[in-house]
Amino acid sequence: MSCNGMASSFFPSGFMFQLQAPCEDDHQLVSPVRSLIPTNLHHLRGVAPATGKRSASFSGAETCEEANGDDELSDDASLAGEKKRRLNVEQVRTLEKSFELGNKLEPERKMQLAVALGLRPRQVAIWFQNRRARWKTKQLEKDYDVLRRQFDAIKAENEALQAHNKKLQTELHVQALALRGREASDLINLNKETEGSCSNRSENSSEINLDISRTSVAERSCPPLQILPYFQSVRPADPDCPKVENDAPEGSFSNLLCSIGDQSAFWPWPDHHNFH
DNA sequence: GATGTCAAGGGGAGTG
DNA sequence: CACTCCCCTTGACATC
Repeated sequence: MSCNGMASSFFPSGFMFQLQAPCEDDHQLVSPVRSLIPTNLHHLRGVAPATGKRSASFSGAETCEEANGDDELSDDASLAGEKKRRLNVEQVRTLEKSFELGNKLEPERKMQLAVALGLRPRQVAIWFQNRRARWKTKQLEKDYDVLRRQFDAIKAENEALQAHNKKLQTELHVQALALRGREASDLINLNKETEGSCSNRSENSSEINLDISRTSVAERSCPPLQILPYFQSVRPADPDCPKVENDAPEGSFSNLLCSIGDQSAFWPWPDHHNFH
């Protein structure tokens, strides 16, 4: 078996360079397994991480060598009585590189990594499982952040719409009051003049025609403005408006939308008119 | 001592 | 049925 035959399909180029190095001193190795362990990993075994605070890490092979000699790759190697140790920096770095190539571990790649790093295949599989779990957790955090930002944006938009809605309602209320006040005064004037003309018909008939002529045709042809909900009273009969049930609450959102002529400034998407 | 991280144990489910 | 994956948990260790 060549030093880099099967492994070339699984490891990045930089990693392959590491794998090739040990071939130069095969005669010093006690097993084929060791021939695939990067030279820089040999001397890094047990080296503490950059913090310098953590104690020396272990390698699975070392543990197994101590436990059961040449059976260092056996998955059923018992670790009973063994304490858990962290993988060293170089082992983790190599596993990370391999993980970037694919987060699912094929049996061949697992064997290659186990051989290269001096770990049991079971350890490599477990590392990938835990790594996938960590990746998923981080992905969930990212997704949560995205959703939260979207929610905040929509919430702000909703608040702006509600503020605008309130402003429009106020304007309509003022206009409705003004209209009613004007119509009421017109009615009073009309009644006064009508009564006066009846009592003084014989005396001042010319004023009647004058007063009536001041009343517009439109006002005379329409019934007095009823006290209506704001939006019902001003809503035009727009066939394009979505159908709203007759017993819909007064001032419902749909009615409000129909009563607003130009809302383009309040919709973030350009084709809001298709949003029904 | 509390807390976080990580390797590993173990069970359930899916698959060929 | 062996194998793998996912999920939850445990135990060791590091850090504060």
